[in-house]
Amino acid sequence: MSSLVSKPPTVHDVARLSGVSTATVSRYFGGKADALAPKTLESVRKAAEALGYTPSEVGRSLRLARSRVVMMMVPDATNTFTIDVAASAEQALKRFELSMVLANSAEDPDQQDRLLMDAYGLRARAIILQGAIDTPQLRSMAARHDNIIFVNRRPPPGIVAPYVGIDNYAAGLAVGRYFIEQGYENCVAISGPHYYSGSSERLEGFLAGLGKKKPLFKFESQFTMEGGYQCGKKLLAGRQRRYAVFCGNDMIAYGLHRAAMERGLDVPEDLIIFGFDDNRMNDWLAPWLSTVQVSATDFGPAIANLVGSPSLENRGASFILPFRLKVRTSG
Amino acid sequence: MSSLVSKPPTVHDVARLSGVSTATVSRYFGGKADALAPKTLESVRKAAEALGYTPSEVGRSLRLARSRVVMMMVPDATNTFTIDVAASAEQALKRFELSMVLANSAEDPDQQDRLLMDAYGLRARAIILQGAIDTPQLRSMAARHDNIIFVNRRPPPGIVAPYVGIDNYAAGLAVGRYFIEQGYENCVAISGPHYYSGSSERLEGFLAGLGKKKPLFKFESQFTMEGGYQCGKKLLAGRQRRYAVFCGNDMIAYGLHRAAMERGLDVPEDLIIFGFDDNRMNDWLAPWLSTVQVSATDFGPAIANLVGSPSLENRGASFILPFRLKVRTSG
DNA sequence: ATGGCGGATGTAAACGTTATCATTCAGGGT
DNA sequence: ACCCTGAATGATAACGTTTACATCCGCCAT
Repeated sequence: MSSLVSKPPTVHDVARLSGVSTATVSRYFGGKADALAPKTLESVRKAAEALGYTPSEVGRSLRLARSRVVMMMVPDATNTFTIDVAASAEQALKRFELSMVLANSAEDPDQQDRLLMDAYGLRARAIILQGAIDTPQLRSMAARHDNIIFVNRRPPPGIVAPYVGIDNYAAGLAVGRYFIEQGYENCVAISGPHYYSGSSERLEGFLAGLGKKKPLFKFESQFTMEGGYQCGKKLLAGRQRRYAVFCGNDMIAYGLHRAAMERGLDVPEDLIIFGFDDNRMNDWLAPWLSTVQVSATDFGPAIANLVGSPSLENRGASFILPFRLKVRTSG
Repeated sequence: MSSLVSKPPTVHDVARLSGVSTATVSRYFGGKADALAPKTLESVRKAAEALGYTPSEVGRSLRLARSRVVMMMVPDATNTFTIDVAASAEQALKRFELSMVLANSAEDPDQQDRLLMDAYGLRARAIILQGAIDTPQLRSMAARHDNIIFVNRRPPPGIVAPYVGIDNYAAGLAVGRYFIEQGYENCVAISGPHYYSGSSERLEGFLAGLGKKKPLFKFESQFTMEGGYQCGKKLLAGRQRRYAVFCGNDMIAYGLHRAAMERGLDVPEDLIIFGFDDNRMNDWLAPWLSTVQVSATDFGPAIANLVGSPSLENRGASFILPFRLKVRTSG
């Protein structure tokens, strides 16, 4: 039960051992080392090394009234893309000596609110929300906290905060036009949940891209494989034609694909599937999936800049990342 | 540049507004609320609500000399399985009111050491290492810190610390026996890196399971899709037989599969592939992959228990999780 | 009436750090 | 000898919490 190890050394221990004051030790570790006399510097270094001292981030945070942790909330930890975005952010934040706490809201409003409170309790330097859900808690948080960053899903109307993501409408539009260009008949859309701004933008863009050619069916699904699977089963149950399906994201596309496999259909001979995000696994496990490619690694630097050097003019700014259509031909 | 929002309220603010002392406010939030008179309790509640007060985790950590963050290190953030284990741990730690910081060592010793220092700086309550690499830093850390937990890769000899994972030898053995049972000829092993204890145990178990029937080839690969792909290309280059391949993990299996696809081979008609871990995606994207199924969700509770209520007798204990062979027949 | 007891609350000292201010000291110009 | 300057360092007061200890008060047994 009792700890087997001694308490970590503090500035005081180092100060005592090296015969200087705590202020000097603090200067050594606080990046003001060049203001120290060479021999003091050396003695502090030796003492710290001997004791295995590293400054306590806790004491430091308290004194400086700002912590070094950033909270990243993902709406779905089972979606590789959101994880890749998180990983990219973590990487980029390292340059600012910030660490990232990853939390999973699982698309649950209550869970999100609980995590927001946690982040506030931790006095997080910033809160990054992939796929935020509009709740009162979120709004009161946004009012009190000036460093909430919305990723992939725009801030709900009324909240001003920076946004990082792609232009979903433009991407949907590009897919719609591509369908027309390829001469696809029997177009179908399986979009994500309508309350997710990105979903509706993607869908509207797609419809606009199709122009006069209206889609045969429009489904709405959760952004999950299971959701895509269910829609797929419905769609393919009485299948008579070769559908061309635009899916709200890759997870939905995987689900649709499974439904197609179970009916013995071939892609793209019997069914055309278009996804969104381009999950990392696609090249390996879904070489049949054409998709809107968004580079997860682009997010990190954009997010980290916003966190690391916040500025007034970025308060309500949007950072629009590039996308491109990635067409995969073979299966 | 300057913050647009006011500083968060503190115990003092709440105390002043509700006309009690800071101690009483602290008692209210510290779980000792039942020792308060009903009317005091109510007035504190109202004041806190009005100010939107939540205790600072930083102040609390400093005072209590223990933080509530746990650091989880993964060797490969692109491996869904490791992420699932992390997600499971995060979920389970929540019961102890602990939050998890996710960090990616990317199998890089220096990166790992840097992250270990970070964790120490944060005075992390525990450090959870999926796939630890044996470095001097790790050893000095283990000596000083009594709450390092090894997951999936055992503590290097000389370090006593708890281990959570499966019995890799037994799992390899089971696969070997299964190969024999099925009458597979032309057995091949593509194992993970030998310096990873789990790899060699899996391989040795597999060889033991095969018994007298020696494998045709043994490859060693990184635990990545790319690694599996390269081995696959070599293996299949001069292919004359129907190989039965045991892969060190699913990532390797995916890579091998891609190599097979590129040569136009069918699984399992032309090539038998057996993986390890059973990534969540398999049911959807790799229905051709038989594998050793390890339930990622089993890890969380085991890990959280170790962190939440550490005990002396667990110091060097092993927590062995179950596995089973998951045979998928169709493609 | 006195003493004791226990419940409710206040006081104040830590926890480890850093910024501000004060101090010391060496050296150079008069 | 004197003062001034600047460089190096020390003393100290915060930052927001929790907790051991002290205090206060009402009540009951003597």
